Amino acid sequence: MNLNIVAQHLKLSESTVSRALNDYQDISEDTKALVRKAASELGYVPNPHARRLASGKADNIAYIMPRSDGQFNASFVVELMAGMAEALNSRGWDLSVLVPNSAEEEIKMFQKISRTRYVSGLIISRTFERDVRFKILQDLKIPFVSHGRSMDSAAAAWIDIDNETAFSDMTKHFIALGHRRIAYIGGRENHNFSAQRAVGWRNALKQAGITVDPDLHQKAELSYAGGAVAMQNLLMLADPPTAVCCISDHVAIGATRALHACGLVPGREVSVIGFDGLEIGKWLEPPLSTMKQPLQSTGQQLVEIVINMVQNGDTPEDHQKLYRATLVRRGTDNPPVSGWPKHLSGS
Amino acid sequence: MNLNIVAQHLKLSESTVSRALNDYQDISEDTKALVRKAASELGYVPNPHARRLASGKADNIAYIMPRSDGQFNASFVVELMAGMAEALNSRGWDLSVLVPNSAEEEIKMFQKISRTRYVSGLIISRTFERDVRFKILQDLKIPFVSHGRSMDSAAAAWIDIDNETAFSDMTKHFIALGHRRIAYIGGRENHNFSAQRAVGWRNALKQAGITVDPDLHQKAELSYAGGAVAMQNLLMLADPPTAVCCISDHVAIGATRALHACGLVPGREVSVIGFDGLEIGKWLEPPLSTMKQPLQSTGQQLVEIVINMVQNGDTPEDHQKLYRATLVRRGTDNPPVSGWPKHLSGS
DNA sequence: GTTGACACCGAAAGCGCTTTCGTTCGATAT
DNA sequence: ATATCGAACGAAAGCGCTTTCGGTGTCAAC
Repeated sequence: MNLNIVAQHLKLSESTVSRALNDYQDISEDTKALVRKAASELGYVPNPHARRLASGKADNIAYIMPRSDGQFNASFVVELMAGMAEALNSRGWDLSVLVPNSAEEEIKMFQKISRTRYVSGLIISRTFERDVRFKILQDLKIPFVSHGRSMDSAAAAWIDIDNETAFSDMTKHFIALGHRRIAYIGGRENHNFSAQRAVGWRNALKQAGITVDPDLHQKAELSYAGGAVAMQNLLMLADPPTAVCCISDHVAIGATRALHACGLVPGREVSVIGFDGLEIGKWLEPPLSTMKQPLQSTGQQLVEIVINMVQNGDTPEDHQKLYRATLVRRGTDNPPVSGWPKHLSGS
Repeated sequence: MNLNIVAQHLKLSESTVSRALNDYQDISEDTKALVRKAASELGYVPNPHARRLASGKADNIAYIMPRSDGQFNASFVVELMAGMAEALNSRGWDLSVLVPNSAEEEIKMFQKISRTRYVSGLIISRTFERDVRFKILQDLKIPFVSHGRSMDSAAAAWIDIDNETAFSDMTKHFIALGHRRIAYIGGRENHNFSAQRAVGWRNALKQAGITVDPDLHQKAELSYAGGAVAMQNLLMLADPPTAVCCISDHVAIGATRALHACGLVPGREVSVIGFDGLEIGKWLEPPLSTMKQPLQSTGQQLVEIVINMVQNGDTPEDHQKLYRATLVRRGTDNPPVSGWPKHLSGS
């Protein structure tokens, strides 16, 4: 079942059928209707490979999936991909998944794409503060959008959440509750979001006239274990914090585990707020407070941006969107209690 | 940079270069070496679309990703996909992701694939007890492997865990600890794994001479909330259980939340064991006991099976693998305590 | 010297589609 | 009547590769 058969069946030429199906201007509406009818009756579906070879357009986009190293949030990735696949499918495009094992391999993949153009657009994520990928992709002239900014993303398309404001909000919230010793557990890596979140925390403290204690800035691995270790470090300080801003819900969960291990209750002696708005947080004891980012439609939006760049040649800079995260109070953010830290209390 | 250029550069014909690169027998080793060298120096990468059109082989496989409906375990999916992508990438194949919105849409996708053959193999998951997809895919002659069995999968390739044995083991473990009132929280849907797990639970009870109380078989939504509701139901029974087998870690976490809400401690008044071996379980208070399935390499294996079927025409029935889950005791499985249930105790 | 076998390579047809260009035809203007 | 023009379609050339088939040259065998 190919173009040729449809054409014979209609007693038309292949080219006419092709143009009719692709809605060209020089085909009359009558024949277009005829062709479309016949095509659907015969169950004709164009061969994507032939179409792509002939047109030079790949009509698919690739998503660079972050490696499963515990450094990221799986449900987040799945949500995102579902959104992408849906948006693409409605346009007849495909979603390919690339999982590079290293930064070098990732770049090799880019080069291969640039050579063969077997992918028309790219979606990257997990950006670094300084991220060479932006320049590389621009040089290779591969249309792409990034989920997350970078210092190198000025001329690129991206969608991101306002990390700085989010952590500024989080910190201010703690201050409003009466906390003064407010820690931040961030990432050890030079991921961009990690740096931005630290800035938000620091600025909020400064604005409130609280001096920033470097001991309260913990750099952890972005995992449960990392959060636990960081919290242990904080608890061993001479003057431990009463509130902790965590870079992710995973880290926050690890941190609360460390609190439990010391006989402390999250949200009582030490308040904790995470980030991501993971569903799991609701089901913890006590339920984890968090900041939620609007990600329902992010996947779709990323796809639409890339498609616009591929098809209409949109300028990347015109597609930069910043979303704001919102606080979800669930149980681990409360005013400080008396009797903690112990050595400072009367007991 | 295409075959033609490489050929001119070597003063050879396109066909010779092509066959040299594809390791045909009728090309001398010398010229093969020459061609390979030139190709890599020139940075030649064959155009996948042209190759696929000419050869009629798609050299890619598609994974039907379950919809993000809270009914599945996202980190599991990501692990799986990472494994698939890696195995495929090492062979130069691609991974496409399909996310159908409904069963009907899924079948339409199958039909489209069968028409255009733009995908050479398929991986499906989330199988139902009775699952029409097996017959449909067989009729359409699309090579595929399923992650999970079905009553209709006798002639298909699949990888699965031995759900029945796992839940039998879990139940026996509770019995060995001294429990007699052992509940099972399973799925409401007719997913195959749900039914199998119920059978394992029931058989273990029967073998131990314990009569199966239908009240102790809860059918829940496979989510945190579903687990919570099911546990509430169990606690409201005149004779509540002292141990609960949960179909998934997510359900188990919801169930422990319900226990906390009633002032009970998981693993004290009521023991709980989940299933999946999720990392998160380690970081709960108390840490969640679970059954772990070996999924590290499952993605790779799925891919290898499909590739073997596509390339070598392997018989699907020859690729059926059953894995055994292992118990991971972490903290919520303990002997029953006196004083519970309250109305049966002396207090 | 002719035949056969074998190793190696080139010519050429095609995979199924897109797209440019040219052609036909009726309608309108001259 | 001829020229002009636009609308609607067909012819044909590719896109970059694979693969069949045929051809050349060499060497051993009869």
